[in-house]
Amino acid sequence: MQLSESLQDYLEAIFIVIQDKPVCRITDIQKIINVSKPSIVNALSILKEKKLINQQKYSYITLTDNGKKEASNIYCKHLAIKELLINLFDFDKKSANTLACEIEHHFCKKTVQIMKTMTENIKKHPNLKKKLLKK
Amino acid sequence: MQLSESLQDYLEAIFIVIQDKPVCRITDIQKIINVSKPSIVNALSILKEKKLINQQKYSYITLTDNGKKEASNIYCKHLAIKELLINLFDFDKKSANTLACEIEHHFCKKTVQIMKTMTENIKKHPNLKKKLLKK
DNA sequence: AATTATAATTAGTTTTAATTAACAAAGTGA
DNA sequence: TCACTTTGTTAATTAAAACTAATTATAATT
Repeated sequence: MQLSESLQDYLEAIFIVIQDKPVCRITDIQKIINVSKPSIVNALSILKEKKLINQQKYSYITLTDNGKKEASNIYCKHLAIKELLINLFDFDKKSANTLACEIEHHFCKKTVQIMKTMTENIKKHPNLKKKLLKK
Repeated sequence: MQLSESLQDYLEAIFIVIQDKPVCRITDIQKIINVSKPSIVNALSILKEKKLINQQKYSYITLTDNGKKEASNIYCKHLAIKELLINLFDFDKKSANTLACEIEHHFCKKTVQIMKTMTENIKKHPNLKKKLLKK
């Protein structure tokens, strides 16, 4: 699908909003991505072109099936990275979120899967973390 | 100093070239960062403004003291990330390099230090890696 | 229903980082 | 030393992603 990083961010934001409620508005996106409304409108028009979202003028935004699939992939990566940052690197939630956003686009599925495994094992066996970080 | 990601990349490239030989030329940078020469010339003019490099027209590029310091910081991050990708995530050298380039700008010193420690411990105690990645 | 407030859009601009084409300087070999 | 190759520079464009200001549509309130 080859979306730019910023378009991936917009799609991910919509996905996050829609987890809680059925539809999404531009103001919802603005609360997540801190940019001006025209920037969002512009991004949405591209996502619409790519058939990842549905939106009629001045109205709600929803994800197409394709859009859901793409967004979910992106968000899964995000979560895996965030979890590792929290559980291994002792990031607080907010910083973990920020950094995950910044780097998530660059990781392949395989690497993300390894991160998930690592997080699980660290949670299961707390000694592992101690040994890893021992100086 | 607040350099953009791309300017950091240029500075880092110069640093890498200068590890092997006393000066750097635009063609050397081009071998590392795959862009056109005018792009490099333009980046250099900004780095010059910021007093991070010295360059007289049609001639060599060297790093100022400040430039060396900045570049070395960036490159240290790069190395730490690359090493972890190789030793824990089983990346080959080239892929590790590519990914490190993409994400290095986003990591703080502290996190990078943790990565270094992790890499050392994994090298010392191979069992650690097995336990971390066990499914 | 009219007014006001909120939300979305359009138009035009800026910044960053890249490009190609054309040109200029430096280096090299006969 | 002159021609040729390599290297570096300039100028003019392009594209992505942001912005502000002004406008329009929708929703809410009295």
